[in-house]
Amino acid sequence: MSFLQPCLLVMLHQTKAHGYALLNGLEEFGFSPELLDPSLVYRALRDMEEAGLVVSEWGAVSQGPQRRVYSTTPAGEKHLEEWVADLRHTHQEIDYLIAAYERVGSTEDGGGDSG
Amino acid sequence: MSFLQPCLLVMLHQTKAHGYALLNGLEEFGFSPELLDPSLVYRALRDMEEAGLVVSEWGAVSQGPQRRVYSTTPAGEKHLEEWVADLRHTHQEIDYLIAAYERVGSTEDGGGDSG
DNA sequence: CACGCTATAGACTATATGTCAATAGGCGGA
DNA sequence: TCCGCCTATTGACATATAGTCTATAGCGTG
Repeated sequence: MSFLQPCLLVMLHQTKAHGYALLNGLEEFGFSPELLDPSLVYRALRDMEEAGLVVSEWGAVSQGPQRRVYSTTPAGEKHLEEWVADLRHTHQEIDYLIAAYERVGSTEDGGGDSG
Repeated sequence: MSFLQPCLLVMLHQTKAHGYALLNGLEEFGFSPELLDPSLVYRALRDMEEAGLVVSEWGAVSQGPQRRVYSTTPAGEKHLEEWVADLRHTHQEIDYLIAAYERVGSTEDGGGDSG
């Protein structure tokens, strides 16, 4: 899991948007837009729609091709809440893992970087 | 990714051990021993051995079936260092995601724990 | 009208995870 | 002795998640 779905859902939690806009927004979350294939984003959105977390509608045409505009559902908001709780848990597990890595017990290897 | 490999590698970073012992040790890292299938652990160890991160040897028999005892290689230690750095990064991304979730801008939803 | 940008979708492949069964030695109890 | 349980490890199979590549389509530019 690379946080793609939760990131998208958080963005949609803030405001409704279409896939291409979300694609650009993902840069803020640590995804490099050059490495991130657009189809991953679109698929993630479709998967979330299938799961009932978001709904979509065709946006009013302005110029260029039509946009599918997504927004969260109540179920999606609920799910996001749990997702965030889960991520807090993951956050703690990472803390524990890093602490365990640095703990390493012994007198050996006096170093221990502080950075 | 559910941190299985990095957790095992951190444990082996602390001390050499065989699979079954590591299996029990994983509880500390947030894995519930009732839900965690042992074969996942053994497979993770084999995968890491194939990748050159750990090596194994048959432990001296004491009682019961033979134990395959794992320990880290220099390459494994190097890899773990990078893994930890990566997890620090993930740690920050989770921070960002949670912050973005709570930010949500508006006057709406007064709550928001100050966690 | 060919080309590139915005915008979305689908097929196919690869990797990661999860589930289930097999093997095997030693120990306690019927 | 034989059965069932615990320790200990392995392998086959199925499912889930993620990555790559290609197709489609409207619109503006040269």
